Amino acid sequence: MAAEFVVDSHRYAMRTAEFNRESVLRNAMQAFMTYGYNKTSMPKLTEVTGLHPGSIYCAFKNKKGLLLAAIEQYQADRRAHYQQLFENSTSLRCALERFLQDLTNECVADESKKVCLLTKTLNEIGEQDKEIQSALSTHLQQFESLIKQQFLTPWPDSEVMSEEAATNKARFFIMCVYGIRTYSATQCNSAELQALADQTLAASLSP
Amino acid sequence: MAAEFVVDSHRYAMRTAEFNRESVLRNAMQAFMTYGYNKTSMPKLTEVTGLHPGSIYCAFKNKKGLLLAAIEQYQADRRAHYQQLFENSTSLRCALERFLQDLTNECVADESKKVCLLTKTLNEIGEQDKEIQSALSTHLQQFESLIKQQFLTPWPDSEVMSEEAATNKARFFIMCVYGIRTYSATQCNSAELQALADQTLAASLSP
DNA sequence: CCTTTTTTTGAATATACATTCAAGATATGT
DNA sequence: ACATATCTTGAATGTATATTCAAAAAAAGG
Repeated sequence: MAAEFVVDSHRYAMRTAEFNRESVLRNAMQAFMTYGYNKTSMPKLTEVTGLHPGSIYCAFKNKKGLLLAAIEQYQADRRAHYQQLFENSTSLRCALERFLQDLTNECVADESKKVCLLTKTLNEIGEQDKEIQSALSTHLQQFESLIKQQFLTPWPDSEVMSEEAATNKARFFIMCVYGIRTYSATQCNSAELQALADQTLAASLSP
Repeated sequence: MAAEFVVDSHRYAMRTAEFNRESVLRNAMQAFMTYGYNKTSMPKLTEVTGLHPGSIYCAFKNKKGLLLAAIEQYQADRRAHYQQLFENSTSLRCALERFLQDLTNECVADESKKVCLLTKTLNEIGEQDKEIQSALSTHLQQFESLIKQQFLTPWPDSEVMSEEAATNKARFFIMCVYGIRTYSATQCNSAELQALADQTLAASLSP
């Protein structure tokens, strides 16, 4: 954040912000996931981020700006998480299995882990704010692309797949992921979620 | 709502409420589906129901009471809708096809039609209110039962299915329905939704 | 038409909230 | 140590909101 300014041939360096941006955004995102956007009040956000209202408005413009920044951070974190998850996969089945195992683990964990910031926010305020809606749609499509790449990867011992087939299969898979997340909001029985994941895997691998 | 009271051996009849309860609840439910619970303000509710604040508080106790009553009405309406939809089905495939066709039609319709009041409310405030959460979970499980009955129905030309198999298949089917609804919040392309419905049908019918 | 109690009315209340702002604190180059 | 602009602070502001309440209107049997 450091920048320069010059006055009367004197160069001064601007003061840099004190807080850790990533840490602030991760705390804010957790609050948004736990309570939802509307029920995460500014007092709550000052509490969890450790920033005073003025600092939040200085750094992120307003509450919505903080949400958008938290969404970006969420996306970056998730992308890194999945790239690590998919590393050294040996087959399509292996990659999808890892993804689903990770998903069901999250769904039986605490409230902030079992929800997806993107779909939760889309559900709550997507219709009311086109800027947020388009940011969320873009990010969700990136996840779909990530899955599509797994279907298109030329794994040993598997046939190649057409671009269109991969698009369809990735879309269906992501749809199932949305479904499992929603289902876990009503019933978070581990065995039931496992059964749903198994059926999702079978349906996604069948030709 | 008519009741009796007696004073000095004179019998009086209580005044009956003027508004149409079902109509009020359907208007309220549509507002909740369009804007979500938090963003449906009391001024908005007085506008769409035609009732003044005092009347709402007299009839439903408070805003949450109105939501709970709207949820009951939604459930009753939906149950009737699906019973009609399933009438005269000739096969499991036929019944599920009708359900999915109805679903995709709703998903490309206007905002209040494409969402499910139960899942939307669960997503938004389920975690914050155990009474609402349990009402929603109960209702959602009733829908799952409705689908399970279709799997258990002894259709001509189809094998019987175990209770457990029907439970699993109904759960997976409902999970897909949740997924399609969430997916349609990002992309409401009719062809894509149709493709997802087709894959859901195929996965649900495969043994 | 009178009596009684409920429903209806809508202004008033109290609270919660997002946002602003001006004063004070801090970092950095000279 | 000084100068400068930014960051930080947190109380103040204005708005939006759910809820209450007391007065007025209405229903219905006598």
